[in-house]
Amino acid sequence: MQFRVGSTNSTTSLLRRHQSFVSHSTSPPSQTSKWNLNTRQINLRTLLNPIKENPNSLPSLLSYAQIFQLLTGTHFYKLGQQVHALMTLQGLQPNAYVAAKMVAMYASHGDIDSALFVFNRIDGERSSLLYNSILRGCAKNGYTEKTLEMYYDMNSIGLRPDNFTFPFVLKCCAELLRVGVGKCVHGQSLRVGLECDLYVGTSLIDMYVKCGEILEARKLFDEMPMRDVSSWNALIAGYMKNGVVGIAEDLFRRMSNRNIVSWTAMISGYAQNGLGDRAFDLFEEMQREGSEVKPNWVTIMSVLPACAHAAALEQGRRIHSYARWIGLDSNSYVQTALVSMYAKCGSLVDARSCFDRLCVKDKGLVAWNTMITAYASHGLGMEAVRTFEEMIRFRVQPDFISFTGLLSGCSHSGLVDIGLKYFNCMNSVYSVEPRVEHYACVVDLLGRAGRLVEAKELIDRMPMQPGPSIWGALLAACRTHRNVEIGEIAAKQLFVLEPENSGNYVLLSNMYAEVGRWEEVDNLRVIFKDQGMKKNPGCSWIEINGKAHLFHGGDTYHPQAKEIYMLLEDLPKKIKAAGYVPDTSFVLHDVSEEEKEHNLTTHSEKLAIAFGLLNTYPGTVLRVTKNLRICVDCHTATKYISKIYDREIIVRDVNRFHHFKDGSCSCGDYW
DNA sequence: ATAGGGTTAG
Repeated sequence: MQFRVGSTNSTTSLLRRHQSFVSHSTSPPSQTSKWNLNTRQINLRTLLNPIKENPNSLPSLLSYAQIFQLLTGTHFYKLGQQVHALMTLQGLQPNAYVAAKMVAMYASHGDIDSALFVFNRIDGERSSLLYNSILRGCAKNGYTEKTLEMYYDMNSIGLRPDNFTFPFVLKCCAELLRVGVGKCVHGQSLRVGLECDLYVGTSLIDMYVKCGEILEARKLFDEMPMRDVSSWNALIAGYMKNGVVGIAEDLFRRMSNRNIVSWTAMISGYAQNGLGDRAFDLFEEMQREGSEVKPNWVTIMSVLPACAHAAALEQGRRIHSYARWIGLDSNSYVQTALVSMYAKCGSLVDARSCFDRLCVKDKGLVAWNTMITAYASHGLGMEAVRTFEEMIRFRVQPDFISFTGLLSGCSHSGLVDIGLKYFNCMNSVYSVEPRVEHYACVVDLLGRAGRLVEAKELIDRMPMQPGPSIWGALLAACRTHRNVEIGEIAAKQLFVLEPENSGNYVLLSNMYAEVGRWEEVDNLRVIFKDQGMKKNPGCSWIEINGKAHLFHGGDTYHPQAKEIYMLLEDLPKKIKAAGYVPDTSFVLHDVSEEEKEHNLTTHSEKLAIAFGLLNTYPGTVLRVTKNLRICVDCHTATKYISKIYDREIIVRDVNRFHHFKDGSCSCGDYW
């Protein structure tokens, strides 16, 4: 697993924003009225009481239909079953109209089997209404293939699809990424003259957008005789999903009525495209806009990843308290997003407490996966395993993400045997087919443990093509265990698979340099230059009082540069007195030892830590984030710093968290 | 009864 870090530019600008944007001066919104539910219950009682009082009474089919309609979406599933049973006892066969209501009732409880049972044995002809009802049920409950099957069925018996039919079917085409089917359905909607319908048109835009055909969606949008907010929103989200941020922005600025969905589409689009700073800006702007638009749980859930990405813990806390203020923090999706945010911002304690606040029924697959991954990324492999087992006990079916979390957790903690055990039985016991990413985890697992030959053998007998993640894991392991021979094999594959990735050249070059093969180092340097590649610049940032401070390796223009460098120059003496020898094997070029040592003292993570030491009170925890993997030397130095200055230092690198305390690191030097 | 924004992993 990796923390995705965008381009340095976007990271830099992202970090400029750390001001409070949440105003707590407004009062929380009032609770939604319960009136609706009460009238529903009263109506239900007037229908049911006559039956209860006189068991011989024979209610009409119409009143049965009304009962089922009132029961749809309520908690009275059992009652619905009883009424159904009563109907059967009275020898009443539901007609298409009653069946449609029954199907809706069962489907609203996720009971598709019963819905299909009713659907398949009705009295008389089926209606479009009945088909729409079953389509809705199947589509809403993830039975996508079944939905399409039903749609074919409906056409084959000559029933005319209407404005309600198409949205359900198109949603499934989008989910299955079946543009071919979608185009066919598009044709049918034209044939029945529904191209002007707002719902059908918007569903078509959405379908094309999700299948990646943004031009087709645009064409449709431009040709629509009538559009509303939803059509605009669908297109905006479409451009965002396809990474075309500029056009999305343009549309957003041009549209006349924006609603909360429009704002959320923009905010989440920014966050997903690695533009967290703009996500925050817009979130603020939306609040300034006044009472017209109120953020809802989707909005909150969409800003949180931007905090996670920037490791902006204080920002995240502010959004959390804002969510609490407007009464959205109890939403299970928001809570799950909070777990992830806190974990990625380095606070495992807060992550866990949010997780614990979720009640049992709200602890869904995603929440469990998030917690497992959180432990894994903080190097608590055994906790990840325990959480996974707990999830199984709660009868939550794991998916491929559960296993990437579990396996990477084992890998980072050196739990080789446990990891292999899970990998070997994930299909047979848990019915999860291993994917490339799982193989990558196991290559990593074996590789970190120094079992490089076994790792290579695993790659050779993989059932799928090994991709960059596989060879990358092997190369990194070869670097750690100084195996040039296998490292070359991995690197050569990577040069073909991802020629633009400079990191691979740097890694191999370092390996050659270490064993003194300078000729090969020179060769690589030539290739490196010829292809115009640049070393991915390392940068680190530290959050102090909710404000982020960014450093690049060798920065000298910082206002406090002088003090920072003084502290760092002083450091080797202090550390050497404690028996520390700098590890210079991670420097790319062949330079003299002193120069190497100098380069190392100015690595960005050291600058950030020094800055933190200078600008916080003794005892404050330092939280540093780095866009690359932390190097061995900085890792060692940080251990000493934590001891000499008596500080807890938490470093998040691309792969995981390191908690430094009292001279040692939570990773046990195993990463 | 119908459309548009969506948390985990990469």
